[in-house]
Amino acid sequence: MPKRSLYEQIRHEIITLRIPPGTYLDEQSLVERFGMSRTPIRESLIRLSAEGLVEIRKNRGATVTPLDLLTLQSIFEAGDLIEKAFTRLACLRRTDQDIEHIARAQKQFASDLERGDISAIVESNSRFHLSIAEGGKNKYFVDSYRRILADHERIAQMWYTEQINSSNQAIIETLDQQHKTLYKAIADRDTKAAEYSTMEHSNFCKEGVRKSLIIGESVIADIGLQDIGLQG
Amino acid sequence: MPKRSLYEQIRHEIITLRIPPGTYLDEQSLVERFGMSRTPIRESLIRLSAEGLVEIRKNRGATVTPLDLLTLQSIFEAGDLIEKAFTRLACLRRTDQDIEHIARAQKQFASDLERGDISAIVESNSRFHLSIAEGGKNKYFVDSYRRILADHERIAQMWYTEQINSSNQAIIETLDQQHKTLYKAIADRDTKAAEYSTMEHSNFCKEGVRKSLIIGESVIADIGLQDIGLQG
DNA sequence: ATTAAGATAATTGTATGCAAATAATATACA
DNA sequence: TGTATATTATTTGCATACAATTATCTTAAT
Repeated sequence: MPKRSLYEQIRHEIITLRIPPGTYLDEQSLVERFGMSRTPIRESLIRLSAEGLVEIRKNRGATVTPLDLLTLQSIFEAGDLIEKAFTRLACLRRTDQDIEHIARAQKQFASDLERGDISAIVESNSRFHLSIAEGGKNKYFVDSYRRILADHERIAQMWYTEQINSSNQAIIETLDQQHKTLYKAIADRDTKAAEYSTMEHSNFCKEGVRKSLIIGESVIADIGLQDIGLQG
Repeated sequence: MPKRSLYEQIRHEIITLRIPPGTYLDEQSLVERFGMSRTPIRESLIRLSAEGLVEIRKNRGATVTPLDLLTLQSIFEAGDLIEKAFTRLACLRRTDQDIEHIARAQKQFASDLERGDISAIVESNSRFHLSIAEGGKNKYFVDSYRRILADHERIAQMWYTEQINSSNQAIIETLDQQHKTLYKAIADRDTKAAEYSTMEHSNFCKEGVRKSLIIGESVIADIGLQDIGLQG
């Protein structure tokens, strides 16, 4: 497989929560950790900052962007709207090649679910949804969604960890089924079905996360508790 | 006024089209032009690349992102949806401080229109709409809109140049009036009125740009003609 | 003992030099 | 003359040294 760039390496560590939200990132430590000089480290941090995964304050270093419950609400709020938009566009504009890409991502997701490799699942899930966004042929929706996914992936990392650890096979299969249904609707250019399918998928995920927040403790603990309610 | 960072300087040159779309940016030239060494130049280019204003290809340098008609269509398509979303949220969630910010931006816009300083108009127009987005309290909508504005500003730069040059006072006053109406609706938390107002504003701008594309030549020439129609 | 100011250390911002990759040019061969 | 290859030059990527800023520690005064 292709060698991962320094940017991708650091990003991976953040997404997989090996570098937790809120961590202060001083350049020297990153130099020692990743074995590269400060220049490429700084350049990576700038990219990550533009992506929203780290926050840079002038002359005061960088920290991994914290996750709070307002972030969570915002992710679903913006995600719902933008997904609905590009899903509709994908039905209208997707090429055969787009369908190829979506199909491949869908299969990868299924196989990663099978293997139970959480960071792989998170990655292929993102790729699946992004490949649909790309089918919509509007770069602003793609970029916006990429921005949302950056934060979403960290939440997903926590959530999938819970599901896999508790061997929650029903949920796993539901997710796979929903992806299949969505894929088929877009392949058929069935706008109504696709929109309904994304909404169903999104609601299922929202409900799952909400349950985790209420029942479990890991997610809420890692996110950092704030007294902000999730909207219905 | 506060000294502008190198990033802001380069960004300004791109927005104002002093560095035209498609321009190849080699680091050495930028060093000579801005009087700083390659390191901060490179870091600025990376930020601009993440923002979508320049495109970096590994080992092959950077170019200012071109503008084509598909970009124009995408801007309006995504912009309409996201504006509608955050305008609605702003009505629900804006604080008194948000209203302050919006009011200040609106006044700045009016005064810049009066002065006829195009790059100032473009900047204060962006600030006005962004301050509304911030009232919506969803960082993804803010970031998404910022991304759209980055490209929109270059279009706006061309369009305002035409309007100012042709002394099109009617259009100028309409824009100012629409901003005022929108501001008032948000201050009153009148969701319906605000949504209608953004839609009207957006349609007016769309129509204006479309006319420029048909009648004038400057915009279409600078953008780079492609045979893609604007949707109604 | 607490606080303020100064000195010292640590960290980020910038400049420059070297290595690697790409582009341009020259030369050899068909 | 056209093409392929080798060589040179240019440009980007990375490493390191220095400057400027911020943080920490020491010390003195109240």
